[in-house]
Amino acid sequence: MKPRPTIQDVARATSLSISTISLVLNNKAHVSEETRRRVKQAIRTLGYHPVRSARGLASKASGNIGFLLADEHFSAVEPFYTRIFLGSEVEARNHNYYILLTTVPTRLRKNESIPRFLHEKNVDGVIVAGKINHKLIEYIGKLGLPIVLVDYALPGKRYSSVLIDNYKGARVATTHLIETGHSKIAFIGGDPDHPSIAERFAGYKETLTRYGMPIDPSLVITDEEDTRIHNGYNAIERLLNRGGKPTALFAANDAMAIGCMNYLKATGIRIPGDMAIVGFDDIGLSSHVEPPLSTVKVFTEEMGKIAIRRIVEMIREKTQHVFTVHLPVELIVRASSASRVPSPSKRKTPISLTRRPRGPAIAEGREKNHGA
Amino acid sequence: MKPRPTIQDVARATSLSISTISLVLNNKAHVSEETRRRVKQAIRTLGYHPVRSARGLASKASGNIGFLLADEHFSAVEPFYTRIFLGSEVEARNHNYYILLTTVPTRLRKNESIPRFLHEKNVDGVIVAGKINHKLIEYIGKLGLPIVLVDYALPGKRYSSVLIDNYKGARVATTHLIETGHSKIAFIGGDPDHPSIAERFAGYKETLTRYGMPIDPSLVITDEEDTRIHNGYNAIERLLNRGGKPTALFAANDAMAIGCMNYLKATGIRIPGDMAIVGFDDIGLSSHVEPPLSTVKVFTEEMGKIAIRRIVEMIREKTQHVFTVHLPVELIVRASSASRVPSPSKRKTPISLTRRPRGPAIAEGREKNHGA
DNA sequence: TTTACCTATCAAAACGTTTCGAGATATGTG
DNA sequence: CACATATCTCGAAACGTTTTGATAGGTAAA
Repeated sequence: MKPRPTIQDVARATSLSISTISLVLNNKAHVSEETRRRVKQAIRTLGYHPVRSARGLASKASGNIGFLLADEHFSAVEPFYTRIFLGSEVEARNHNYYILLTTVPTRLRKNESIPRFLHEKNVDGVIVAGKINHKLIEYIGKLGLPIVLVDYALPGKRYSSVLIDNYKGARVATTHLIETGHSKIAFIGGDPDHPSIAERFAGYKETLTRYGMPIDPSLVITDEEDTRIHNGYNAIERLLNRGGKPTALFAANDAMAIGCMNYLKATGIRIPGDMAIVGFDDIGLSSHVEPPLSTVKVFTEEMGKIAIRRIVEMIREKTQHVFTVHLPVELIVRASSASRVPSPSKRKTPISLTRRPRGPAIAEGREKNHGA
Repeated sequence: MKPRPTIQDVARATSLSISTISLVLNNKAHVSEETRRRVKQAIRTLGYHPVRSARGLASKASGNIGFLLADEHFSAVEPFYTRIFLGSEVEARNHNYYILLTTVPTRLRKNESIPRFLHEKNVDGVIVAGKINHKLIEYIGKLGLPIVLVDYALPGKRYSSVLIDNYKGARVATTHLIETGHSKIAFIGGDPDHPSIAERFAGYKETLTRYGMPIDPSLVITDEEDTRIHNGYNAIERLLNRGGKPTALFAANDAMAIGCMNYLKATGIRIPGDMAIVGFDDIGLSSHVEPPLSTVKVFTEEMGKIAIRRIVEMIREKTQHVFTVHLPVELIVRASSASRVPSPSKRKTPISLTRRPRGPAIAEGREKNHGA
């Protein structure tokens, strides 16, 4: 079996020097069109492909992007972060990068569990999805690697983030419930330390206030440990047992909303007749539960793509701009929140509340640059 | 900022040669304990980490494993292959490998879409999950890279595979339906080209025959294009419209089973009263639909782990053993198949059919070696 | 005509490891 | 005691690129 061709072989075949081949390979200037053509031709006929390790060693760039994910997120039933990852993977390939995904324990132990690739110079930048130990993020920062956080932000604007417009999503969801005739609207939350959850709660409160409605603490649960299905179940059980009497319910995410539905169905409370429900995220499951769950759709793949575009920019330009992108969201009305009283005269049906994405609006999300 | 230490620095610090440091780094023999200790100490105090690219260039091993997944699988609602990947990722880390995941178009176009890492010598082996174009698999084989297929096998035993024991799973599921009093049991399938689906169908038929029951073509659908939710919906609709009158239904996977449930609920057919249902896979969704779906559980993470162990073996030993592993499965009885008639005297409840995994039984799956 | 500055190419020096063969010392054998 | 063998260590040669600085030739400006 013939050994694979090296850049040497291409040089010989074209009677050019190695350097020139390299210039063509990297699309650098100062190469005549004629030469470029000849080199490309030779590369094709020889079936030459540069070896990644060699490039990496010489150029001090690995061609990889690290993707960090808390293990509990990845193993959750809902493939929320998985979809973000998927978007990243596709976009990374477009930019000729590969992704090294690794999960990290939510509670970071010794230095032992720090991903190897950070030390081995095996990634050129890192994407961190979801809530991860601050220490670790700062550690990566100190290593001098570009970082982009997805669906998470540290206080102090020191790291770039791709975020969901949680605030607006919560407002749209709450408004929808109010406009379909509800006045006693519960909020079910969890992991109050997570900025996203806090923002959704804030949006809920702000909307009630704007409509002149009180914020009734007996209708609010925000202290569940995390936001998984069983916590939704527990939360609504506690809320009802202590005497809360909501007619509608806004859950911090779909998983909790579905947990709530499970409890309500088990106790004979009808949805949406006795209780209208709106969730957040639009995970795949939501359209397949009974009744289908109204929710605020998050464009997860898009988040992954944007994160990649940003980190590639940071890597290429070696500039450490800190930016924040907020992705727009979209209310999706399904059966779990069908209107309770006839809608007000002007509006035909609550479904008109749906905010259609405006073409490529996704990529336009409001975006800010802070400092340089 | 200080430049990161290289192997040179460690050599200087210990007054040893670079070669000796390398020997320690790779846990090779012929190094005295004393020396080994000193070197490790120096490495720690200097904070030295070998650079991946340099190792790769010198040793001709990238330290990466490629993970190939058909795009349609990865973007499916159910995170079936995602869980396989998760298992792989964890196990790969244990063996000091990283995984480069990439999706490939189900229908492979030009050479264009062949994953770059195959040519760039950037992976030491490849795991292929699910059904992927034969040509591509063979192409990888020709490149001389070790391959392990997961949940897929090519005819001819030329590639190693980690498989689900579909045949047994289907038999257990069908038996469960028969023993709870059903005699008209439908089979809903899709993508008949996929070996897994074919095996499940075979297990279904075999069981009916064993019980002396006819295989009624009017109760069988196997020609849906793939196995996603909406195909289950379409399939059962077709089956019922053309006059099939089953009292129970075995679907080739949970996604299709759930599609069936959606159709049945929409048309007022009660589950399990009018129709008992059993699926296959035990995806996360299954325990959260109403009623919860009986199914045959597949240990997905475990499959990923086994695949990694095998490919690491192949890489290390450079031997090209072809092997096949069949992972055991487990029947999980939930409300969608509660028994229809009182169970036979001896058996208290159909739940006793559940096959508990026997401790670490997972790793014991029947395993065969073919040739060397 | 000189000066200055482009363009296209090249030779050689990195990049940080692993590996190979050899040397030096210690250990065992007849 | 001589010789073979085993253990430990080392110098030097890969590995296949990118990058840097130099050179030769050409063109435009002074």
